[in-house]
Amino acid sequence: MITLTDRQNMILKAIVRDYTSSGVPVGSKALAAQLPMHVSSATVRNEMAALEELGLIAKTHSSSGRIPSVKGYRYYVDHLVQPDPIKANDIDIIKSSLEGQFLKIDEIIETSAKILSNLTSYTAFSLKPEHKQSRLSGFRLVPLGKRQVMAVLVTDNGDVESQTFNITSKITSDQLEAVVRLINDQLVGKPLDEVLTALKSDIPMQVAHYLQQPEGFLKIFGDVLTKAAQERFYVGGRLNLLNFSDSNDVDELKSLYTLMDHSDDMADVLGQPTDHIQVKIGSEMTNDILKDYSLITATYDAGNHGTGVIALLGPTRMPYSRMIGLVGAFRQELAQRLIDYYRYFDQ
Amino acid sequence: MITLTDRQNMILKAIVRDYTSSGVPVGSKALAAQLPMHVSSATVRNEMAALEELGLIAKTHSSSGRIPSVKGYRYYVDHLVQPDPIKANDIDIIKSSLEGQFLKIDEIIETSAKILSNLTSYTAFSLKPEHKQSRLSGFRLVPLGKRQVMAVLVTDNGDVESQTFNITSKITSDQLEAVVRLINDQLVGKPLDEVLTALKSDIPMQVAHYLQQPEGFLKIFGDVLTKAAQERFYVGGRLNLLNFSDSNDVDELKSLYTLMDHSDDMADVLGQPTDHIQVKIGSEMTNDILKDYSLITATYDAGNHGTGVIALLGPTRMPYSRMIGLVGAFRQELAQRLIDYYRYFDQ
DNA sequence: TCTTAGCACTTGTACTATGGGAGTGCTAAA
DNA sequence: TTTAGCACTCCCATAGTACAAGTGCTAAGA
Repeated sequence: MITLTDRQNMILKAIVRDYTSSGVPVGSKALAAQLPMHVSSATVRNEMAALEELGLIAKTHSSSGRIPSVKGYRYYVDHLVQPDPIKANDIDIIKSSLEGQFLKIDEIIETSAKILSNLTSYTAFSLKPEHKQSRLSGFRLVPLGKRQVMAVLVTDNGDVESQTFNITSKITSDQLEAVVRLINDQLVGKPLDEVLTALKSDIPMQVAHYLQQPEGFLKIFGDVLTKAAQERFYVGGRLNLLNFSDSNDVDELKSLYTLMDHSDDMADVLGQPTDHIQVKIGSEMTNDILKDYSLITATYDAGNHGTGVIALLGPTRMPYSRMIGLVGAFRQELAQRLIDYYRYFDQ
Repeated sequence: MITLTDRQNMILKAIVRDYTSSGVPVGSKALAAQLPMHVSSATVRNEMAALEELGLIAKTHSSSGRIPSVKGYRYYVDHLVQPDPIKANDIDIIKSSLEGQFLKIDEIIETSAKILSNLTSYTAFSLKPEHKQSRLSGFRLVPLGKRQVMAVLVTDNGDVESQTFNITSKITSDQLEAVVRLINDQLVGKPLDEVLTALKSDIPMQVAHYLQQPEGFLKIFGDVLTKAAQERFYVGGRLNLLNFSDSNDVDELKSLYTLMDHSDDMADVLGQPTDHIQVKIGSEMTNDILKDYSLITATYDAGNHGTGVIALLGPTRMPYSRMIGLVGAFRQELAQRLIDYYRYFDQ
């Protein structure tokens, strides 16, 4: 546990603030000038040497000013940062963007990722509130034409997943209906993961009663099921990455985009949501590609509909106070909006 | 109409070939060495001066080698290029990637964009075969839960468009059924654009018979309808743009990505498909953002299911002979694959 | 008339000084 | 403990230089 003197705290704080806003290493003279008390640059230099000794700041070359290290940012975020109060203007933008008459919850979630990325010029993620376990509440097959059928799966969360497919003539609609009935009788009400395991054990045998070659059908049911079981999230401001990434390495950019499109990997990155606003800095993230980026994650409580997550990906060198303030305010607005949404459509 | 001597043709061809493969302006000496007949560099210089006079090639600075101008590429593509015979290896890749047992035509189309972009390292577009006019062949409302309904629209093309929405309790399912029947009776079989106009004129009045406030319902129907009427296409290798764009201007890249995501604008860019393989070079495209890029467009005939389009976007400085050869071969394979697909699922 | 050797000239690129600015660590005095 | 002073380091922008690649032009040769 690192303990710093008040002055050292002030200096570290000033270095982070300066560096995140200017991008230029901070020197002792400029620093001395902006500290509230009177100190000479030499004194500041001594303090900086101490902070460097502790690994909180670093030099880019032997005679450069200092920049915060990951450890320094961590200390700053844990002990020094004060979230900026959000601008009235920003609150207005959030409120008005969210207030429309959305028909689906996914639209709200998608919009939220967009607003957050617009406000910050970074990349935002939004995950809708979810019970730990959503349950299968219905499975339908809707005939669309001679050969086309749409499979629809509904969860008690209100999630709907659908997929159309072509059937071979070998299956009659009576047979299909029997199978659908079987599934609805046996599986409705069960959590999706149990449904998935059932799909691999008992079900095939029972289905084989009705169908000659149940593989095709089971595959479709399985597809729709896994789609529904996947945690999916919306990404806003993908292209902003081009702005805030100072890497000119195309391959690195490609890896990042690939990462963002893989919901599994991204779920790893977001990690276990906690109650608080959480900041992960550079190499603190498991994924190596993200070493020059930071992620601010916030969960919000949507009443009895579980908790949702919003996250913000930006450069390690980001103005944390502003961003944390913004994410904090945003999370509240979004939670409120969703509670309203559910109240309206629930009962 | 420009007419060149044989030797000038050879020189222009060599310049394009050299420049597209090396990216370096081509000088007279290197050029003289690779021409089939014996000529001195001075002679080549004289010819180059003539070609420059005609606006077919240009210098990057007063004493540099020459690069082709847009006009020069145009002349090359129109008169000189010989499509490369496709490599056996590439044909194998195409065939094996397309041969899987696809359940939906969209999967084939999507895959095709991916393969083409992989083979070329450029960005590929794929548009599925379509009748000029697809017709509404069915409209369904599938109740999913207490308040959720899924609207499904099918065209005679086999396109399926669906959307879920929440209903207010004011509408009873009887009312909805009546409306659905009305739509199916009156509109099925009509081309989508007629359905769209009907939606704005007669229909609202008739629907008002059954529903107190028809706006919500009509909006949903309209939404699903416009989604189905939109020409949609798949894009493969979006990220390749980062490789082949030599622009470091982030805003320009953003504009390009925004363009690709706007199907309307992109339809403009693709333009009217013709029978042939069509090459649009740099400023020949209406869109200013594309001035440093070229687009190879090819239509293919999927029997009586209309014609589809594939397109390839790369740098103006692309190896046209290879790309044209590749697109040509690809188009044939894809057409064949789709004809097979339709044969299997049609009757 | 066409081709070509020769030559002066232009430009981009890579490399090398050069000086100034910003910043540091250290020392010694207050 | 603080601070003025100073030597030192490193980055960066600028200018100069040499060189390679290429050009246009001229004049002689086929």
